Amino acid sequence: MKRLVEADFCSRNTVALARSLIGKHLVVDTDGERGAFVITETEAYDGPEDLACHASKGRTKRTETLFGPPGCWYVYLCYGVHEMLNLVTGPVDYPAAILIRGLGEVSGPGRLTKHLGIDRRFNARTASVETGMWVEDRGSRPNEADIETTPRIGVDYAGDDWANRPYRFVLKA
DNA sequence: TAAGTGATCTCT
DNA sequence: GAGATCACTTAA
Repeated sequence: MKRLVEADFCSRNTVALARSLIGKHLVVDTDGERGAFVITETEAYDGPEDLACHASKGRTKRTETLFGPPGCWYVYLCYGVHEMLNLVTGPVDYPAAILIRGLGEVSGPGRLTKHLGIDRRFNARTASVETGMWVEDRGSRPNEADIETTPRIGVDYAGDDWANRPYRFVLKA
């Protein structure tokens, strides 16, 4: 078992990182209650040129976290209701992140955060034991053939080119 | 299929 | 300050 730290996420190849997160475990330890969940669905948001990535519209107060060091959580509110959980990747000043959309028993990014009790307090925090939420590699690798690759969800506004890119990874049941 | 929801960003 | 936008969910 290995806890993934900053160095594991500093690769510029966000798409490959997103794929490699499938089958790893998200561990939450808040209020003395610990839970570990298999990551089954991720999406890559890669760089300033990715029109689906928040940072493509420039560096702002909200997206500041995306430009920060890798291995941090980026949590933000969407549609006024749902908190989204992302893991920042790439070197400092390179805006990229992986959206965690699904865990073993939870499907849907909004439900996921609600289920785990995650909110914007985690934004810009490092993924570590100290902050109560991190990622672990428990050794078991899913079969490559069981990882499905599809375009991302809900990003039609980004234009055909970016909306159709195969940046989403799902572990088949 | 449509509407609810509120932070954020881009104009004034 | 006002208006548009939005990486979703739920109930019908």
